[in-house]
Amino acid sequence: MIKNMPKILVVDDELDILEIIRHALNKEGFEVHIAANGFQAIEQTRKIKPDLILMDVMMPVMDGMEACRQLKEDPDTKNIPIVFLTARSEEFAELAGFEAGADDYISKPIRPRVLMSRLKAILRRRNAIQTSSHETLEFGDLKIDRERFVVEFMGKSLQFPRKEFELLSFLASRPGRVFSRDEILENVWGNEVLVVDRTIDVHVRKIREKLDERYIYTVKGVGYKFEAA
Amino acid sequence: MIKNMPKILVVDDELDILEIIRHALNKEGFEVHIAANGFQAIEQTRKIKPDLILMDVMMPVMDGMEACRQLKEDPDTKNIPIVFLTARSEEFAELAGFEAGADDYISKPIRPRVLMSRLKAILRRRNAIQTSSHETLEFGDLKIDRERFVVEFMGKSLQFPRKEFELLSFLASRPGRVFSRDEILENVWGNEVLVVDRTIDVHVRKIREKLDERYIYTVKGVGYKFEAA
DNA sequence: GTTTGCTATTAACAATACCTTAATATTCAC
DNA sequence: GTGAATATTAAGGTATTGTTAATAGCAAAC
Repeated sequence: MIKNMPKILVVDDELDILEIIRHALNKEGFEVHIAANGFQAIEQTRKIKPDLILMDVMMPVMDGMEACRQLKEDPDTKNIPIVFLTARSEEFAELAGFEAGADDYISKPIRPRVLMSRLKAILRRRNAIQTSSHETLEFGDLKIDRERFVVEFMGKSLQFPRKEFELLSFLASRPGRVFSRDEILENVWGNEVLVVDRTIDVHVRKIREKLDERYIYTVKGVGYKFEAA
Repeated sequence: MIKNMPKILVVDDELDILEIIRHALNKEGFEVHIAANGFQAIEQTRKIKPDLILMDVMMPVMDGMEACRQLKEDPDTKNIPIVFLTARSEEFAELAGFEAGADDYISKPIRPRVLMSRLKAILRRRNAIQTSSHETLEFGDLKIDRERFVVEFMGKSLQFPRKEFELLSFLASRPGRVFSRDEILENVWGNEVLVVDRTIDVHVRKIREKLDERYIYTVKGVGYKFEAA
């Protein structure tokens, strides 16, 4: 493989599940390492410094929760995101997992697409965290404060409804870049959306109204884009 | 003109289920094709090149798992997403499907709304992931910005209609190379669109008008080419 | 618990930019 | 010159987007 693909450590005591996940992740181009319990997981983590750990909660020798706690205590490993695999509706496990410092959890049975998109989302977020998606965007007389969820336009402070804010914020995060409605749905509404894509148009209309018909432009047949000029 | 709706191949040995799904998908505007077993599924896939395959796991002659494996081995079909239909809590089937390269699964009984949202999510992802050739092309005083869908010519920023932009962008992606009208139709319009090839001439005319009669040249009896000089 | 107000979504219709075609003119190669 | 290929123009139909209004959901306030 040419590129430095993300290293993922998969931890599970069931060998067949381990193999299946390993195989699937491999196919997506990840560099996969494995461990069979929490103890091994910690050992491996110290050794190979994975970019992400995907770990079953229930395991012999040392369960995922405990392993997670220990990894989050060590300054060398505390920043490695940990995703838990939990049996269906182990709600308690999920809550306790967050307590222990988990970054996300995925409930079994595992759905390939969901697994991939979660992992990629977390890795992406980590890479982007330096540029901090909470930063304030400024374009002349428009200021999008993603921390306070406030838009300032021509000196006035405007309170945008959530969806409008997220849509504007998303488009403005890549000024000029045209996004198709599909891309917008993916990024603003999230996976498995239950909305018709014309919904976007209505939100766009409302944003335009507030921003004086500026900033958001239609590229017919393609999508929308944000342009400051 | 009929819009190019996504083609979906539905594979199930139970005819009534097949019919129900077919009907539901049709209503959403999908172009639906059917097959009754894994063997037919592979045949059909090669023939019609569906955008997505929705397949039962349990079937006579050749089950879904095996069909999936074979389709994922063929370079021509390996990128077609496959969604499995599984009986409730066939956890093993789900895992095995994962390994066979399935993209998602849906457990019976089927809920139309869930089915739709899953299928659309997968198709959407495919549309969005097409980051193909978003790079900007530059030739002296002409700049084709495929990210912004904007053409800059002699300092001015021009907003091209979609077809014109795609045509220019296509020709400019291989400067100097002459493309026949058939090749152009194939690449810009897509392989199953029925438009008279004189249509290209009209678009060429409009592009030439905007670009001062430069850049696009006729090679009589052959086709068109883009040339920067 | 009910009311109130705001938000998100959808549907229906209107407006328009775009694509395509057909008809006619022009060019080019022989 | 002649015929085939291409250029040009205008007009129609269509797809895409704009816009409004109605509905449903939800949370805060009473």
